[in-house]
Amino acid sequence: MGKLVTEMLKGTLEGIVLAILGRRPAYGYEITAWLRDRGFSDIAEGTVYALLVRIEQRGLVDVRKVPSEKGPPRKVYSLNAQGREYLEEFWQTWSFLAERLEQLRKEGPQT
Amino acid sequence: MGKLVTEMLKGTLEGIVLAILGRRPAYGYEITAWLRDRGFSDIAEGTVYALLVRIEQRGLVDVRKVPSEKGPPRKVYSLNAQGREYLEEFWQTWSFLAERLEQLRKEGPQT
DNA sequence: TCGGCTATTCGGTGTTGCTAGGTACTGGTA
DNA sequence: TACCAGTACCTAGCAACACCGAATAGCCGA
Repeated sequence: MGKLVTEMLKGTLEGIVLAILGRRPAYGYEITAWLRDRGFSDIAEGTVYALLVRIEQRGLVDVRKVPSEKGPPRKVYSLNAQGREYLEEFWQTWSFLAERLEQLRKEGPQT
Repeated sequence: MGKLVTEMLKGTLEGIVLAILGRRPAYGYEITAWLRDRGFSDIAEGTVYALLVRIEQRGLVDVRKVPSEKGPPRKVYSLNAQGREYLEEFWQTWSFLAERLEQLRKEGPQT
């Protein structure tokens, strides 16, 4: 989609992935496909994997290896208690930002 | 406000500043104060100035020096045609992201 | 004269997503 | 058998962005 989205994703992609994991456990390849499906057409695979490593190291998710019939074993991530807490914080921060931006847009030129 | 906001601001702060300039011309110090007033309590001054330099170099704004009664001359920035076009793009990108995030939040756990 | 407010600039740092590869397992096909 | 596509994961190096801390400079009141 372009540079604009790329920059905006910094800081939000993490929340997006956590939100996905908040619904049900998932593995990297699956998450990437899901994102592409939803319009994030050019999210790099490497980006998602790197992000997963990060949130794992921060202790926001639990991991377990699950054999696949079609390739190497999958690393299935699931949101733990700490992750849910962090996701809650993320939504609050997002609301803060979204509200202010919506207001700016509403006000428009000359206010 | 913390690291979460900081990361989320990447890519959006630029749009925010452009939106402010879309309403009326302004200078750096003024913009910083405005942002702090609106809840962006810990936006660093240096950040705003660096951003203004960037958007000037990209030709999104026009600049003019205006003497101040209370200090060094102000650099007053105003959005030009190219800047308005870019701002429009920004809003579209923002909408794209905001819609998807809202949907994710609505869906919540288990969907 | 000194401190405080106005106003801008700059160098160095950390985080993040992207690029562009590579590894490895399975199944189908020439 | 050899090869390729699909599945699934990982990594090193890069660019962009916001932050921190400090410096510079002009004005004014105590």
